[in-house]
Amino acid sequence: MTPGPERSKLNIRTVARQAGVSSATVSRVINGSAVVKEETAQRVRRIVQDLNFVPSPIAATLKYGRSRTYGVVIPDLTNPFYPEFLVEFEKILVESHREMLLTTIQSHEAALINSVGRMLTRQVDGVLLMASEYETKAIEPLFDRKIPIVTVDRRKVEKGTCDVSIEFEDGYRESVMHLRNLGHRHIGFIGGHNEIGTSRVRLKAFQNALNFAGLTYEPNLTRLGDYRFAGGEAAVNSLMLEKKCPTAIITANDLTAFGAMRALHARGINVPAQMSLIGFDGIQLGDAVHPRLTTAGISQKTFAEACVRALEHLKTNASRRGLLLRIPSALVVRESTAPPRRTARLSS
Amino acid sequence: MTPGPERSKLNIRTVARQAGVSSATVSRVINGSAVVKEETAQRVRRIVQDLNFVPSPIAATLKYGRSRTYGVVIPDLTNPFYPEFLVEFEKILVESHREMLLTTIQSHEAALINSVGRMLTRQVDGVLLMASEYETKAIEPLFDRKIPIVTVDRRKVEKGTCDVSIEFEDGYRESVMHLRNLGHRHIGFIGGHNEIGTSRVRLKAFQNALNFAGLTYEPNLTRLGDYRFAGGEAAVNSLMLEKKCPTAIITANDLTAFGAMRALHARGINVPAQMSLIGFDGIQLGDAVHPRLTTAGISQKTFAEACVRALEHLKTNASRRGLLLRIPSALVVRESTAPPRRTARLSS
DNA sequence: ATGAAAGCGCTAACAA
DNA sequence: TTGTTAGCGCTTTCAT
Repeated sequence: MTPGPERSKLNIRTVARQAGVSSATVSRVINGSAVVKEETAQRVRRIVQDLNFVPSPIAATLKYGRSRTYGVVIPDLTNPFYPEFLVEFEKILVESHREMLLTTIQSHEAALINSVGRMLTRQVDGVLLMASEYETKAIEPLFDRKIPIVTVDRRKVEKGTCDVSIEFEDGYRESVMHLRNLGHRHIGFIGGHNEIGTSRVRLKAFQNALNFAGLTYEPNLTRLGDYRFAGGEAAVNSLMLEKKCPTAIITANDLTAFGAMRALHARGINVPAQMSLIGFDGIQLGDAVHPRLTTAGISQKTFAEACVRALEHLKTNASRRGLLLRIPSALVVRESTAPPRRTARLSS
Repeated sequence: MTPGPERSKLNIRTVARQAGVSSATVSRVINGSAVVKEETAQRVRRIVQDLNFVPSPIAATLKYGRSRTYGVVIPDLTNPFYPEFLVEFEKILVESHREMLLTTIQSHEAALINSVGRMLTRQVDGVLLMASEYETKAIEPLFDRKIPIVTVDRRKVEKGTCDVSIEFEDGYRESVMHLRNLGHRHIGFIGGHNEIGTSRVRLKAFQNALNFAGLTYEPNLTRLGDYRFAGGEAAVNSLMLEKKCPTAIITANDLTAFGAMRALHARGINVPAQMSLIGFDGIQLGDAVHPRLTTAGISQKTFAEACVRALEHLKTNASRRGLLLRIPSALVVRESTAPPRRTARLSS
C-alpha cells in the first residue's frame, strides 16, 4: 500500500536492518548465543535498546510448541493458603523467565474441564493441579497430549505425572503431642469430605498421631467439614451436642479452624481456656486473629520449589514414572491452645 | 495405526483434509461464521470432535497482535481483597473466552518494571493496574505501545487510560454516621502511606465524613499504616499513647483493622466494649474473626465488571480520554462496634 | 561469524 | 458457499 514512507513494523527484521545484520544474527544475540562476535552483538544490543524492541515469544511458541508457561489449577482462591503459595510459585517462574497461567475452579467440578481446555489452548508446558477433587475424565486431554502433570496431595504417581504431597503426619503428630503434653485426652477432629483423597489422608494422619501419643481415637469426636469457615462452624455446633465433648479440636485446615473458633465464641466457649484449637496450613491470617491460631504449617517456598522441580523433571522424563516429593510440616505454637479446664462440660 | 509413517500433526489442515474441505472453511466453522453451509459445518464439527482438535489462538495472536488476554498487576496477593476480586474478574473473562495474565509485585516497586515487561512480551490487549503505588516511568512502555491501561483508585484519566475508583466517601460517611449514632465523638483513623494517592483520598473521605456528621477532625487521632496487619498494630500502639484516646477507630482497609484488633486485644482493650473498630474492603475473613468486623465493603462483582468494561472501552476508543468509573461502597454492620464506654481511659 | 530460507497454525482478502 | 494463498515473528538448519 505505502510505497513511500514504509511504516515498518517493529520486529526482529527491523532491528536486523538497522544493525546491518541478518535476522538470524539478531535472534542469536537476543538468545545469548556465544558464536556472535562481541562487536556485532554490541551493535545489535544497542539498536534493540534504541528501538525499545521486545521480542515476541509467541512466534517461538508457534514454531516449537513450547510456551515457557506453566498452568496452575487452584481449587479455591479465597483460601489464603493458595495466594500465599502462588506468590512463591510465581517468583520462581519469573526468575527463570517463565510464565504462570492461573485458573481457579472455585470448587466447581465443571470448571475443571474449562480450565484444562484453557491449558491446552495456551499450550502450557505443564500443569500443576492443586485441585485434588477432580475426576480423571476431566484431565484426560492432558494425558492424551502428554502434557506434564504435577498433582498435589495425591501421594501416588502415574506415568507422566509427579506428585507433591504435604507430610500431614509430621504436623498432626506434633499437634497431638502438644495437646497431650498440655493434659488433653479427648481430642476432636474436623476433616474434609470423605470422597476427597486428601481428607482421608489427613484423618488417617490424625489417627496415627493419637496412636503415637498413646491416646484412643474416638469416632464420635470426628466431624466432616469443607475446608472453609462454614464447615468448621457447623462441625463445632454438631460436636457440642455430644455427651462427652472434647477438650481440644484439631482441624483439616486453618479456614476450618477459623469457622470452629467463630462457633465456639458464639457459644461462649473461650479459646483456649475452655477449648484448645489447632489448625493446619499456617496461613498468615492465623497470626492476626484472636486468639492467634496454633497451627501446623509448611514452608510455602519449599512447597513451590518442589512443584517447579517436579514440573521440570517431567520435561526431560516425560513418559517415565515421575517423582513423589514430600513437604514436611511443623507445629507453630501460638495462643489457641492451653491446658484443659475441668469447667468445660465434660461429663464425669 | 495409520498407513504410512505420515504422523501428521493435528492442525486445522488435518481437520480440513479429513472433512474434505479447505482450512479456511474449518477456520470459519470454528469461529462461527454464518456463511458456511450448515451441512458442511456439521461435518467439520464432527471431525473436530473426533480428533479432539483444539485450535491454537497463538497463531491468531501472531497474526493479529491481539492475544485475548488482559494483564493484571496486583500489589499484594496476600491481601484477600485481591484474590476475592480476581475470582470475579477471571469469571467474566473466561465467560467471554479471554484470558488473564496475573502478575504480583508484592509491594516491590522494582517488580513493576518486570511485570510491565511480561505484559509487553505476552502481547496483552490491556493492563489492569491495581498497583497504585507506581512511578510513571515503569509503565511508560505501555503508553508507548498504546496498550490500554486501566488504573484503580487514581481518580483521574489520561489519554488512553480509564480509571475505576472506589467511592470511599459513601462507606466512610456511613461508618462515621454509624459511630456517631452510637454516641462516639472522638474517632481515630489509621490510613496508608501518605505518598500513595489513594491514602490521601481515603483520609480526605474520612475527614469529609466527620464534617458531614458534625464532628471535628482531630489530627492527633490519625496514624499512618501500610494496608497490612503490622501497620494497624503499630498504629494502635501509637494511638494509645495519646492523652485523649479515641473511642472508635476507622481504618483504611480490613487488614489494617485486623492488626488494630490484635493490638487492642494485646492491650486488654475489649472490642467493641471499650473500643469500636470499622474496617474497609469487606473481605470475607472479616466475617470470621472475633468479633466479626464491621466494615465498609464493595461488591467485587460490580468492581470486576467495571474493570472489564473499562478495558473494553479502550479497545474501541484507544486514544481518546477514557472512562472514569465509580464503585459505591456501603457499610456492613457486624460486631466490632458498640456505644462508647466511659470506662475507657478518656480524660475528662 | 553470518546469512538465507523454511515453516510453526491460523485468518482474511481475494478468487472462483 | 468454498478454496487459495500470503504472511504474522521467530528460530534453526544449512550454506557460505
